[in-house]
Amino acid sequence: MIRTTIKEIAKALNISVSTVSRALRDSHEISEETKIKVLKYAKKVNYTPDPLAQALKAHQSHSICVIVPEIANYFFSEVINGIDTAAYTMGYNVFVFQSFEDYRREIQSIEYGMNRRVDGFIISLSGTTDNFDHLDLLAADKVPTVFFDRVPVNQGIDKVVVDNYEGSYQGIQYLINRGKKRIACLSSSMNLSITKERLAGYFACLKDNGIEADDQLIKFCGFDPYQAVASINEIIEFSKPDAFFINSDRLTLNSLAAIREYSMQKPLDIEIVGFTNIKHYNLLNPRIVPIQQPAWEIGVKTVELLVHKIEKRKPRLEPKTYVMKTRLIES
Amino acid sequence: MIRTTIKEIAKALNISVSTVSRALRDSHEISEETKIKVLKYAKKVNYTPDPLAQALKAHQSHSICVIVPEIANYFFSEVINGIDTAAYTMGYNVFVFQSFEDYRREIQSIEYGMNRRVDGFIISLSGTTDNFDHLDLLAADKVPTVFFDRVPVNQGIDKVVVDNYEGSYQGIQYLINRGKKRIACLSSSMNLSITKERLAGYFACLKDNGIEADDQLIKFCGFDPYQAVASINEIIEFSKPDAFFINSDRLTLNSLAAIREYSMQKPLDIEIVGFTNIKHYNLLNPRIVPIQQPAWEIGVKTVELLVHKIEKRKPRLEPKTYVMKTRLIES
DNA sequence: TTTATTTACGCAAACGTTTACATTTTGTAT
DNA sequence: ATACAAAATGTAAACGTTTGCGTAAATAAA
Repeated sequence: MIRTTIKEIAKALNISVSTVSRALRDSHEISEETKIKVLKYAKKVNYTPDPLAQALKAHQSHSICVIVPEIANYFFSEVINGIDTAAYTMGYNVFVFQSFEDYRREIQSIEYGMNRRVDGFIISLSGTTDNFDHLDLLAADKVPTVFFDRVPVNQGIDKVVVDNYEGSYQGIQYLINRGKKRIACLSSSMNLSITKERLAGYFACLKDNGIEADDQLIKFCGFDPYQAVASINEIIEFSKPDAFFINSDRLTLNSLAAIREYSMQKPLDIEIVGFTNIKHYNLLNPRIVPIQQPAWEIGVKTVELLVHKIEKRKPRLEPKTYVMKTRLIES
Repeated sequence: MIRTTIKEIAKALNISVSTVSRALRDSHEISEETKIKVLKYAKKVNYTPDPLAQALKAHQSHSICVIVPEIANYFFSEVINGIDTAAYTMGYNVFVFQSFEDYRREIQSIEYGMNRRVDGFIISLSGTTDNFDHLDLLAADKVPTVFFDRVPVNQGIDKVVVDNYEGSYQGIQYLINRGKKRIACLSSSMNLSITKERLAGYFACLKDNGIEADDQLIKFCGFDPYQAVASINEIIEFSKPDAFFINSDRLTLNSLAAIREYSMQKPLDIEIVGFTNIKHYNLLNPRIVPIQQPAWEIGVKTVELLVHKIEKRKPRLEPKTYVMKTRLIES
């Protein structure tokens, strides 16, 4: 794989490398004549600048690092799609690292990205991350960073999120409107911002409708499918729910499986609302009313914000939280 | 984000940069004493080598380029997971590009990767790719490349695939064993290797069971959901199928939706077997017997092969096709 | 002691760019 | 013609590494 360099172009045309470089970058101090000559030859030999050399010189690698809990996930894969698409058009390349919901892997990934000299980070926190020191390091080192979905509480950073409170509220209201009164609530890790916000929406909506929250109906399980099964069974057995509200993408699908399993034995009259970005929600049984996030758009937005920060465009924006809307799909 | 360089270490310890460099790489021509001194200081200032400078020097970027039709896909996201994981442990970073089933985007992605100076490519072809000249370019330029899943016919390249023929055969046999005789077959693009192989398995199994294939039962639709709906409806209306065999991941889910839709009107007694890597197949309605690919393992294998080629380890392997097994899951 | 060998390190070039500064060429005003 | 500004190009250093080669000091052999 032999690639042409500026040096070779210079030699071939019998001019200096700096002239070639300037001609290629359309500098005003190069004559039209020379520019044309250089451009023509460069095209002929299919010259493309070496991004490694440019990066070394400019201290800009034009690459960004995305850290997500996992790629093979309905929500995150769609976000990554958006990130990839936007980054591509903005001249950046994307490295994706997976934390696998592991705090230590998350730290490692950040270090790895730093060592790789990426220009910035897009991060969605792992479910086991309950300490934010590693993020402070990013901030202290002035590494451009944008968070999305699962974000740290800190205010001084850029975030792209959905209105989890509102989305959750709508979901509960939907169930209440359908006559449900004993709405069970399943959440994943309490470390996560999304969990807290969604839970808040749940409580608020119950309260606004004069329904008292029942601790028996509220459970936390991690990302382990078996925990979901256990929690579901326990709730059904002992707490007589007439609906489920489920708080996170993977958990939603896992819970569905548990509910399905249970209803094989005893038929259940239960409705389910849950956060999930699975595309084929309408094929699921038991049926579910999904609360979807605009995943692709979230991805695009994070990139726009990040590139803005990296390239220090004016106006220099204050750290800001971008809030998008969820979509509850009654089918 | 200020990073320490070898130069600074050299200055601080009052030795030359070459000595530092060699000490860091544990060269035999540096005294133990000096090595320890350098290593200790390097650790203290948290030195990590700049991969950009190294890449420039060594003509090795330690990054690879993955080109897939799309990321947000049950199969591909899992493959990418495997690729990412394996690449990570082998010291490589991964750029993912999406062709969006578009031949032109595929070419662009290859060019983009080349310009980025990646060390190699892992590619699964787009559904509209019916010309392989761009791949010959890769071969001619001696760019290490491994294909997976949707591979070119060419023999002189490395591929990782599943035994589509066998997987398909098993699926059909399963249906026949269940008493099915009129098995409809839906495929996506005929350009794809997987389509041809799976179709071959279909025909072979019918033949071996003394069932004559019926053209009326065989349809091709692209990746467009509407085409799937149209094809499904047509087949059901006019060709009296008692089962469906569906040939590709996305198509399977789209078809399921169509079948479900139809069966809302008129109940159908139909069984469905299809290639898909959706994790929650057991939650689907209508039910489906999935033929799954070992997606994660495929990803890992492609990386192993690719890195082997990049690093030109001995023995220099001949281009080879790695065939893995599919898994038919009767639930 | 002298000479040869080994050990440990430094010098400088190279990878492919970009860019401040110096230099030459051309054009303009006197 | 001379002086001078403007335009076009060249020189060289720099980004952070790695590495061939040279060399001084330390050690071994004569």
